[in-house]
Amino acid sequence: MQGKGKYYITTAITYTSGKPHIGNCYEIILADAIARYHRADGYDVHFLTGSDEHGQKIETRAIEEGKTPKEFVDATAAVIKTQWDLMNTSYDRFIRTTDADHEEQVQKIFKKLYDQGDIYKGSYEGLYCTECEAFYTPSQVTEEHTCPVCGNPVHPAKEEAYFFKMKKYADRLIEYINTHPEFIQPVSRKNEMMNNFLLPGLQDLCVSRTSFKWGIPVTFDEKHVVYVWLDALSNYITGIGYDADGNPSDLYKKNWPADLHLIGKDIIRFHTIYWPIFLMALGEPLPKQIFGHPWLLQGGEKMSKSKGNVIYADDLAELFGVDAVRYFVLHEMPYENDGVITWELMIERTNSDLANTLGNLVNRTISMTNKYFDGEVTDKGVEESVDEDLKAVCTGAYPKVEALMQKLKVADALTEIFAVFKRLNKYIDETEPWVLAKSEEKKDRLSTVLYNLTEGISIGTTLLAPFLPETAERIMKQLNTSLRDFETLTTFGQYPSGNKVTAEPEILFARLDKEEILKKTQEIQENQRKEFLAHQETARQNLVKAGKMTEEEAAAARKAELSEGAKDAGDAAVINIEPKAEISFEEFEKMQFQVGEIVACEAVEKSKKLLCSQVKIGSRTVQIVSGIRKYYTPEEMVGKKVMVLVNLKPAKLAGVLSEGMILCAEDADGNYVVMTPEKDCPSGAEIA
RNA sequence: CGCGGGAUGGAGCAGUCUGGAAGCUCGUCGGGCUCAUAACCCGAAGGUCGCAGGUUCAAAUCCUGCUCCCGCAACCA
Repeated sequence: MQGKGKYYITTAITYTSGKPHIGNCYEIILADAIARYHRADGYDVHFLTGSDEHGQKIETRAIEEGKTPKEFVDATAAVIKTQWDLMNTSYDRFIRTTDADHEEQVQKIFKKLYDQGDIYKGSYEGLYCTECEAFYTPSQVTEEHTCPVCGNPVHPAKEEAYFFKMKKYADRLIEYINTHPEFIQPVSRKNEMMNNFLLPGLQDLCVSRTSFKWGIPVTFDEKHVVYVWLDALSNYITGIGYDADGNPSDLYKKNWPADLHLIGKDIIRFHTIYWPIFLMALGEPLPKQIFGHPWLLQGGEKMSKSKGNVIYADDLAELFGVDAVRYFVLHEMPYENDGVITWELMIERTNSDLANTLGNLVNRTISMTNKYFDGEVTDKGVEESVDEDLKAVCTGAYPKVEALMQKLKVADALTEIFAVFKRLNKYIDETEPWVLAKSEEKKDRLSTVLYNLTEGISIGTTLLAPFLPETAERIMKQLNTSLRDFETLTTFGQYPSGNKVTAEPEILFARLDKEEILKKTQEIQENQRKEFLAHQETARQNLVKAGKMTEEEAAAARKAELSEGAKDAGDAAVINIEPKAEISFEEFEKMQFQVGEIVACEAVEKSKKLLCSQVKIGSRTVQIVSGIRKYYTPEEMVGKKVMVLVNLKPAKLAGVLSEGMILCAEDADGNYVVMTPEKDCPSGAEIA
């Protein structure tokens, strides 16, 4: 095949914090399909993927597991790699940011940028959250000076750190993006980056940390480690042999700049702003294209372990087969919007497209060939007018698929390939081979029809191979032939006439029983939740042991988890919650409850959840804010008699003063119901 | 007015940039066929393209206002 040049594709490297779910696997499968397609299309492909293994979170997760960071990332990287391999992905290297060659180059890169003045030493001043080990700007923290992420108090702090001069390169980058419209895909993301980050002005980026140890040390200042992005992004060049001293490998010389960085839409900013700027500083050319793909969501929501709704690639593969999983994620994912995966959709797709359209087509074609010609496929040249359209569809497929793949419209390309298989099914009905078989003089026509079918399947299967490699191989084996060069696909009739197909066709994709599968998935999800709870418990114990968490915090976390579980139980008739410690009567007596009457109520403007009520308690009126907007309208609230905890310390919620608490019951779904007296009671009556 | 995404026949989506007869897949119903994995082929029903205005000869598409949903953020006292 004629060489079309090199094609260097990368995925983002996966953070080694845990087992990747199907949404994470989507990226590597997509990259693999694109890589395999280009290989088959005559490109010399290099495909890089890997794992991102440094940072604070890894340190913490390692403690939870009772391991050292290195032991932890070794184990997790192995899990990730296993998933990638299970999905039959054809990467050339799996780079780990703990690999010696990567670490060495990152250190050199850091030094180089420092020596040439792009990195300078400064100090990071801001409000620091000890819990998150992160700085926040004054506008990010809440009015009570608590962390926007975890809610713990933040305090002013100063940390010595190295910074990268982003501003220096901003204008060049803006210019580059404007003159290279294909650089950021989908295009809508380009405007987002320009308007939100580049045009308002870039901040210098902090590129080192002293607050944790698990990272690549800065060679000339050992208490610093290289922080996240400079470390992680560099993998794209270190993974193919970049050398900061100017002696790169041949692999690097051949492959850089990358043709495509395939990443999730959440990290577009780092890839389209920081990464290009780092490269400019290093004097290296910029990657040709960055594609921020959408997310795969489970039934419209994000997957989370605590909900037990995480779908893993290995579970899917076990139930459906690897290629069915590949087919689903590749076909179901739109170009720009998020895709949806549910077990039901997965079953539907597998049955209708893979079993019915494709599997059955191959099966019926081979069966007829065996039945009528003892497996021999011969083109007797007896053409009829219906053949023309069939051939046009088959030979027209490659150009269409090619055009779509150039634009990375993988799902559409797959649809185009399946249009071929659908056309072939229709051809069988048009030609009615079983009718032809009844008369001896139609025998040659019948032979030609079956030849055309076999040829058509061969063409479609060749195009399908990058997406479903294993299936393509199985089909070709049954047809007793091999995959073609893409270039030959515009010519009909390459299948060797007189060749024999297999005598015993095997089912490619069995039809699945929905009930049966759903029963199995339920078990999977139940186990998942159980495992999660058990794991969390161990994690908490390890954290307490390591002094990173107090017993009280652990207990609180445990309780939160269980109530979350109750929500998921949904239709449970009773609710059990974790019992609190016993209190004395004196303690109880400290709390003062009274009946209050809501005299006025309005929504808190700045909030989506809060209602602000004026509550008349005896002869005084207090203002109470409650998070019940979702369950009650302000109008409904007015006139209600409610139970109020009156001596609670006042606090501000969303900037509004709240001087007590209206008591509510929470049902299994997390809905609130206000508690009201069973018989009418005067406002101010004490409750005891 | 926190940021972002979305609303198109029962389900999942395309079409919106660059206005010009409302499309795809699945499901449902009817028919055909029997080589095949109860499959395949044909046909039909089903949508005021979230709502209300506006621009235009013409709006799913452009403009204005509004409603609802979903992420993130967040205050659920």
